[in-house]
Amino acid sequence: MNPEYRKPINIERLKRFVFLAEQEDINLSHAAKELHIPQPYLTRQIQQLEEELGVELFVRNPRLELTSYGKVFLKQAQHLLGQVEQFQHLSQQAKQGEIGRLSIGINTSISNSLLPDILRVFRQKFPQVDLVLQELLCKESRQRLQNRTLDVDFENLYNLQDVDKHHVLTYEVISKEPLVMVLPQQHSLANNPQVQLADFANEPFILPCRETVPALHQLTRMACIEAGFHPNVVQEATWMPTVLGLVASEMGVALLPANVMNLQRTGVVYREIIGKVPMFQMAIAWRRDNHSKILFNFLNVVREISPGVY
Amino acid sequence: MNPEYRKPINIERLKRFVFLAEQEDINLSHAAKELHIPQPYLTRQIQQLEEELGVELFVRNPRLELTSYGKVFLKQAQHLLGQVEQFQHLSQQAKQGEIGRLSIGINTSISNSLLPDILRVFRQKFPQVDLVLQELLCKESRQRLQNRTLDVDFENLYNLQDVDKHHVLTYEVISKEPLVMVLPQQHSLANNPQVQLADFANEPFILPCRETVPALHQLTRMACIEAGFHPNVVQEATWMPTVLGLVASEMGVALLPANVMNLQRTGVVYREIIGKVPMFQMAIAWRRDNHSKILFNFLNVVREISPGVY
DNA sequence: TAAAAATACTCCATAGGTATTTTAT
DNA sequence: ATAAAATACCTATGGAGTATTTTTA
Repeated sequence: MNPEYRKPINIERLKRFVFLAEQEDINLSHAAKELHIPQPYLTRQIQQLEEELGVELFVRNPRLELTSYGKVFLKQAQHLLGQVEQFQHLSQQAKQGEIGRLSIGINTSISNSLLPDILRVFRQKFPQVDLVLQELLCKESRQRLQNRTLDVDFENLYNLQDVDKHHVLTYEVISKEPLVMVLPQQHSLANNPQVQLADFANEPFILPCRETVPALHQLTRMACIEAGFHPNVVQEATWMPTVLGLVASEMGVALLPANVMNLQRTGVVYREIIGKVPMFQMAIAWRRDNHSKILFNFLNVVREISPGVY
Repeated sequence: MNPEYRKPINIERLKRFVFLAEQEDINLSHAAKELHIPQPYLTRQIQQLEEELGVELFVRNPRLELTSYGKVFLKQAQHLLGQVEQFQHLSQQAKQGEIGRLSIGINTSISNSLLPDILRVFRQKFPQVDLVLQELLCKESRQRLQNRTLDVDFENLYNLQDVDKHHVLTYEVISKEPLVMVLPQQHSLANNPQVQLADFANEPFILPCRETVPALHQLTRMACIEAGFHPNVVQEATWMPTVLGLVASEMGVALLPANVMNLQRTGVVYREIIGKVPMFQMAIAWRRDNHSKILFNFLNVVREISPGVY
């Protein structure tokens, strides 16, 4: 053991002292009974406390009475025990996932669809948990889940295949939504309430950026191919407002997840696609070995909010 | 032991956890070495902590890394340990008599002589000690020392005989001062710088009250008797200003302790007594069984301030 | 293979308990 | 005589230590 060793304070003994000293008529035997310990033991605990302090806490007549030092010490001890109580309470809260922090990786799609509801519900249930939102690109988020600087990440998935190769991360699909056609208001097909993808085989396309939103990029491409053509890509863009702006300027048409309809832009209309509708999947990912109660609670809120995925 | 028993928190273990968790690169073996405890022991302490909490504080790869809960818990633990430190520090201070309260019984004489200096010096040395001054009559003060509602009392003593019968109180003479003659300015003997007590054998006397200041009353009486006469008492009074007022109105003359000379009153003069000068004793009294460090410090200040008594 | 952490087992100080004596009312 | 506190002595839990094995880079 450490040579410059100093006896650690014994909280239990302190509690007993406080319990005893708080009585109006200090009676060691009664107090011992109430504390469910034998009287001689309480006697010794008090003696030990006095020994360690090097000061008498009580005068003996032989009935006990607090010394003036004892009174001061009592006050301080009461305060400390209050702190201990609070500590234990907070630890308990933290254990229940009610206190702490959660780092969440987000992207355009989720912040335009489910995220507001998720945040609102979670914040209401766990007001003492800090939610740290990080607007990340797809690649970054994977890394940051790996090195644990991110607790949970919303990701657009093209498919669930190769994502889980090391079995470190868990993925869960939380929503599927159809793609919709994004057209300039002046477009010849804008008058139809519904359109077919094949009708746009020769139109210029604005595609989600391959680098930054690969899942959406690939989904769009594959949808066109399944409809029988390769899209004529005139521009790539990452953020929805950018895409909408380009469409409004009649540079081309675009395919975007239905949640884009939450965003109205002058000069741009959305049209439902009939026939084989490509579905856009949103998933949530986290480390399999992260057993944080906060994460657990967050996942439950996400499941509660997300439309059932059958 | 108590059936609804709950394990007390172990402060030492908490300290070790905090020490370990505060390292930038958490290394249990290194930490154990620095804490002067064997590595397996530290391992177990952490495990026990986790067990009691029912939550994992670290992830094992097998290298240790704080979980998000661990981080929250660390913060709380740091705070609590700070409180513990402060508690121990305050206890130490209180033990040294630097924090607390002292009840002091005072009387007219002491507050007119040594008390201001005593209070000033003590307050300077021990600014965190509350001094509670109580203006008490002689009888009250004895009782309050007995029932411990007073820590220390300044008393006028006529002699040291019968005061200590139960060996409960300790008395210590802190000053002796001569009585001086208090005369109206118009008095025929007021022109002499010094007077003899016997010259006032037929004068009307104003005496300290027998009930409230018995020691001074008796001292005055005995002084006169030793000078060869019984004083002609026309009035008794307790407070010095009262006595001075009566003298100024030429109701009579008085004998008062020399400290009265700190008090100037128009129409009143003080004259040194030659020959056998009656000496007025001031003592300080406290319970023999009061080992309060604060009291000890106060007594030392009093001794430091009081003129040597040979 | 080396370094970190965990496991298995010791030992012993002290927390916790029982019977009895001392002290003051 | 009674009740409170102290003393003496006992047991057993958990704090503290040693030797060894397991795990991962």
